[in-house]
Amino acid sequence: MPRIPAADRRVALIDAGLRLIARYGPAGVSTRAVVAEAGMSLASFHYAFDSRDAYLDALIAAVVEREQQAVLPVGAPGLGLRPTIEAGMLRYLDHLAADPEHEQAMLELTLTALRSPERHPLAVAQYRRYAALAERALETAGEQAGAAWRVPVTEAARVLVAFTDGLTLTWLVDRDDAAARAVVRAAADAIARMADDPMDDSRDPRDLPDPRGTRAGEGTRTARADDGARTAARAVAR
Amino acid sequence: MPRIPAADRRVALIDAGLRLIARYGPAGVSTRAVVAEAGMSLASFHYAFDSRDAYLDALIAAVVEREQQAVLPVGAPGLGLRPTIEAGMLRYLDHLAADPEHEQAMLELTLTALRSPERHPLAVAQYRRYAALAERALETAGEQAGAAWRVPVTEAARVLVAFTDGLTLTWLVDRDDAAARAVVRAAADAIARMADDPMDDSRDPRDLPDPRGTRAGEGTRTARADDGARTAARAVAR
DNA sequence: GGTCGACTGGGACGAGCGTCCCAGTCGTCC
DNA sequence: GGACGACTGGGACGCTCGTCCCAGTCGACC
Repeated sequence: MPRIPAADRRVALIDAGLRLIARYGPAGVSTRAVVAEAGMSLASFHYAFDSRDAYLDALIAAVVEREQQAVLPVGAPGLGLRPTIEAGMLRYLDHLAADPEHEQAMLELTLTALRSPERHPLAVAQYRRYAALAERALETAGEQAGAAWRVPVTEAARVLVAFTDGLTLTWLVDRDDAAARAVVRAAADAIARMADDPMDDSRDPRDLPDPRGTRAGEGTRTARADDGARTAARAVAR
Repeated sequence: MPRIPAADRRVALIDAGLRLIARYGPAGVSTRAVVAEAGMSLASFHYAFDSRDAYLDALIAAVVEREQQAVLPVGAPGLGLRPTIEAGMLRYLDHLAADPEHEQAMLELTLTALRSPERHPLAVAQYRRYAALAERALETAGEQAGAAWRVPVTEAARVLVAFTDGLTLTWLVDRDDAAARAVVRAAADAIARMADDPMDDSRDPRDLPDPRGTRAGEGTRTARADDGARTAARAVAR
């Protein structure tokens, strides 16, 4: 009923779409569902957007935008490389546990984007962005730990993204926090071993992999290395 | 037109559904699409199955079945633990590259299953099965390498499943074989380090992570450690 | 050879989907 | 204050979906 400029409608509609996609997945984002969630009429939708496809593209762009600003790749000085990476991943795990629907939606978005040829490049670009963010995070983490990478950081970053994806998927299925922490330990271990870390206290690796004391809470004070580097969006089914 | 018993119809319909799901994803599995693919009439569908939901459950069960028999967790004696695991994962990578649509469908199936409360347990159960398969594979691999696990094999198996999931997802997005091999190397490294391997030639881990000579083809002669342990199914959208 | 039941095709239903149209209404600017 | 154009609501279109019905037909068994 109030008179709202189309630009404002657009952001309201995208907001509504984001809520729907987290709640019901990509399939739940129909034009009627969106306008109902936003509390407006169907005509307003097609006044603000040319088509549902155009809307979907805008929605994806919005998600990408959001994820971008959620990422602050800062590390805590004074820590070794491995604990820094581990803390960053544990922080991501906290984020995942706090808003699982969102992360699941991101995965679904990616997968469905891969199905449509015109949206596939979008998924690729987004993952490139994840990798770039992870790369920056690993670089600063390496610097702060005084560690030198023995492989291209690009490679390590790609591995980090992959591990984080796997962590996400398996946790979403079984919600097993302890198991997820084991995955984080192993992942951090593997990635840290791609660099020479002078602070590494465990020259013989056989001693370290199971530090049961590690808990997710630690993450808060350290690197947000990967937060969002796996998060975010790509596309949706037709 | 030929007269076919309902039981045979059922397997034909499920066969058709499997083809469709690989081609178009879960959304493409409509009753009409299935009967068209199977070359029969709509009535036959509802004669063979009470409802689409019942059909979906049968479809999932069939996928599970198939994945089960695709798994032969055998190792190649004489190899160290790390190479054995790596070879197994590379073999999975070959499998993935050979039939990407299938693996993508499995992921989509899992994700959509998580959305419906009555199918969520199915996804959990399936992942438990993956983990059990991975566990058996890691156990035999450990025995053959003469290595002793320092963590519960269950834990290592869970990590293997997670890593394989991440490997799958990232490869599906960018199809970057070299990057995927780097992930495999890191993953195999991390998991092998959960055991004491007498055959491990690299006591200082800093020497080994980037053996550029490693190529996917090697996988054929060794353990199928993980093949199928991440593969397979759970459910579909309503 | 007749009967019974498993199986068949085709058409129809109500609901949801994306999209479009159109007559109205309000704010803005000359 | 009049005109123009941005914006509104409601209804309608053609389509696909899952499901159902029903009259018909074939094969197996007594």
